[in-house]
Amino acid sequence: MDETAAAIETEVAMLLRLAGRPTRPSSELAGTLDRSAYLILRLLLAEHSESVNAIADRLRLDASTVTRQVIALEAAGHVTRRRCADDGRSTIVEPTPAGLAALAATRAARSVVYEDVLADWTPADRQALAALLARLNSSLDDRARRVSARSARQPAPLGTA
Amino acid sequence: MDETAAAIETEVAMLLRLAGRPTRPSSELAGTLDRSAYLILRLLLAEHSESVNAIADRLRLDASTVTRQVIALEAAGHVTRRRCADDGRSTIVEPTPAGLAALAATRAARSVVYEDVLADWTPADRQALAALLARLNSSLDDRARRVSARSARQPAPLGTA
DNA sequence: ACACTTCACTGTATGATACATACATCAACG
DNA sequence: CGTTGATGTATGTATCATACAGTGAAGTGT
Repeated sequence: MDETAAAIETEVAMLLRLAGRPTRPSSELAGTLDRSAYLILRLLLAEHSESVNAIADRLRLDASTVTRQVIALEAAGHVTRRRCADDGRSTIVEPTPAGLAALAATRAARSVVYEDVLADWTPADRQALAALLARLNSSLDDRARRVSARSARQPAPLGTA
Repeated sequence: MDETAAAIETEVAMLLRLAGRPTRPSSELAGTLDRSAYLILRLLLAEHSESVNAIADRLRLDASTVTRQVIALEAAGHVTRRRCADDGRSTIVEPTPAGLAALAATRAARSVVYEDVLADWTPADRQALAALLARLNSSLDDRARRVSARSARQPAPLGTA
């Protein structure tokens, strides 16, 4: 047993608690995008347009979850949805200017919060944290991919209790 | 605007996504405690017994949330609740042996996951991450305390738009 | 053409959480 | 003591985030 891994687990659980509910009505983030909408629009900003499935894969979400979130985003005027011409099954999701504006506003509001939280951190510590968190996310993503690959189809590749 | 603070915000949002839903029925953590139950029992392990309010304060949760979670924990046999003798308003929550056993099992299961996630990390990097996460949590907690103190009662202390 | 796969969507369920409100109980004051 | 206000818990209601199971439509390979 690695003590440190356990400690990290503890800290992540607590972080989930402390960082997790910032989009409450009364909060300073009221009126900004939800985390899920935020992440989806972020992705769309980078990729311009994606199918529901592609988004689900990138964010490690179930496609049904993405479907609903994308429908909500469309209702809010933040994205458009259309049938893909090449493949009539796919739905192509694209951000609207209003969506990108909402994303920018949300990003700014959230950055302000984190500036405040990190006010007494040195630049070096901030950078170290940013780098380690990025790596942790990458490790978590790798593992999620490994796990879902294992459990998909296949009658368990010869020894997967 | 500090780029790094924004980057940390981004990584935390993604971390919430990736680390947030591990207690799903199909997951390897099926059958273990939910995150909220986990955090409450953890606290009770350290403190032996606490009132609902004390728990809420420690975890930065609304008391109503803790009430419900504690009721659920009681139903599961993980804690006992009783009226406080000194103060008839308070409910004292205490872990049961079964609750502590469930905590230990959950802790072990979660540690295994994190050992796997962090498999190719050096001890130094793990320690750095653990330390920085602890500090981040502390900073988030401080801020949450500041913010809630500000918004509690008081007609805004002379300049709090 | 037929079976198979892939994609999105809908139905349903769970967890985590807050806010507003109600109710009980304590503490303090006259 | 009895009223008044504070405090602590509980309940009603609402929201977000999410998954799993099932359905139907649209592509694919033989």
